[in-house]
Amino acid sequence: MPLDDSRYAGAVTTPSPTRDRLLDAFEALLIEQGEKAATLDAVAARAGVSKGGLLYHFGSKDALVDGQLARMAALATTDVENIRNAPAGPVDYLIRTSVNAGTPLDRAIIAAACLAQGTHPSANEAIAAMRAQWLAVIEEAVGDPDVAEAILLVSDGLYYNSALANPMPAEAHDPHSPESTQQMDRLLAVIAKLLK
Amino acid sequence: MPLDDSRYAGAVTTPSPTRDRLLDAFEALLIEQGEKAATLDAVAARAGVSKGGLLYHFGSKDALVDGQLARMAALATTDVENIRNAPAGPVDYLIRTSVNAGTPLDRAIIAAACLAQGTHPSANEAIAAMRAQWLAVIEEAVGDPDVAEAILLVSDGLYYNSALANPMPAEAHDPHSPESTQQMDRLLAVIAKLLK
DNA sequence: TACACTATACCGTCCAGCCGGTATAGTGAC
DNA sequence: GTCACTATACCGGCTGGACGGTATAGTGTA
Repeated sequence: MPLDDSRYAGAVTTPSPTRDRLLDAFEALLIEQGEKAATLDAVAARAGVSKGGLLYHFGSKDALVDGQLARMAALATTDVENIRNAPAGPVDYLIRTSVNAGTPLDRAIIAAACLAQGTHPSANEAIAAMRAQWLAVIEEAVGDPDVAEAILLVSDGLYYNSALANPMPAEAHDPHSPESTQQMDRLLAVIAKLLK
Repeated sequence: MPLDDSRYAGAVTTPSPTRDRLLDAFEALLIEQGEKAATLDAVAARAGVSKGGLLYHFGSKDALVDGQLARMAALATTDVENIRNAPAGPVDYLIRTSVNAGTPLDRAIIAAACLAQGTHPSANEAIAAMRAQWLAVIEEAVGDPDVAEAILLVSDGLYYNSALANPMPAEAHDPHSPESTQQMDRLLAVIAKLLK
């Protein structure tokens, strides 16, 4: 008997490792080869699972999409806390983590952006909800809502640029490289002009 | 005998109206329903042409993509001149036209962004080339390359947000509405802080 | 015995690309 | 001027493959 999807609707029960492997494979295919390549067969193969095994965990492709978005939302919630409590300040943290370092959240967001273009409405909503959380934190930190919006737009620009201009498999441009760090420092210096 | 594509490689000869209608239909489907929905049948139907007619003008789906990107590049080249000679200044023009007003270039860019996610490498290159032109003009206008980059990132953020968060058919948020204009004015006021 | 799968086969649908045909407009020969 | 021929601009049907989803029989572990 297939799993009841509602079992995983929240983060209540312990998810199986296979389930997470399937979501990882789904995201990897979305990121590396686009939505069209992320077929059920391909996802199952990449996760080292049979197609039947995939459909055991996710009864349909829509369920797989929902699972991906739910996992992203969970990761985003903890990320917002990281932003709020960042030692160097929320703005510094937000901008520095906008450049796709290959973290699970980064991958989840880029994958969701792929789904959003496929006009999957729930993907759009999930992304919009995440952005709203970010905006709230930044606004809380900088005071001025217009400045907060501008900073978030820079963050968006960084994200979509690294997502689109980068169909490469791995860390082709490592965010910890000296060039990237210097570039980031200069960008943050420019942004600092906005804060009073 | 099918058309030789090289005939249209430049803007030398007069392109047929059907050819442009096909590209319009292709872009519309990409924007409104995503890459997956932009099938040859759907494009042909939307353009009011048979599938055979489409394949007469574009010998393959790749040729259709190439045609779309080539038209975008042509539009972008004239846009760069508009930016350079804008009465209110390049920065003002760039930011105000980053919000998807439904111009042919706007539509072309959003359609190309859809193609880029499908990991069509030529789409990535075409977008990168366009961005490089923009960056050059803005850098020329503001002097500081870091400030130019930050401004372009805001522009990118605006673009991708309006592209992704907006799978709506038409001008659901008209850029000439009072709210949009006010929001844009406030954003430009924030950006003005970066310029000296 | 139940759970978490594997492996295989199959169905209906959709899609890219191909092919034969058609209608029309134009060109050169006589 | 008209006949033979060519080029352009399509139409619409077909095929082979892929995809989502279903079904079923079987396996190993706890």
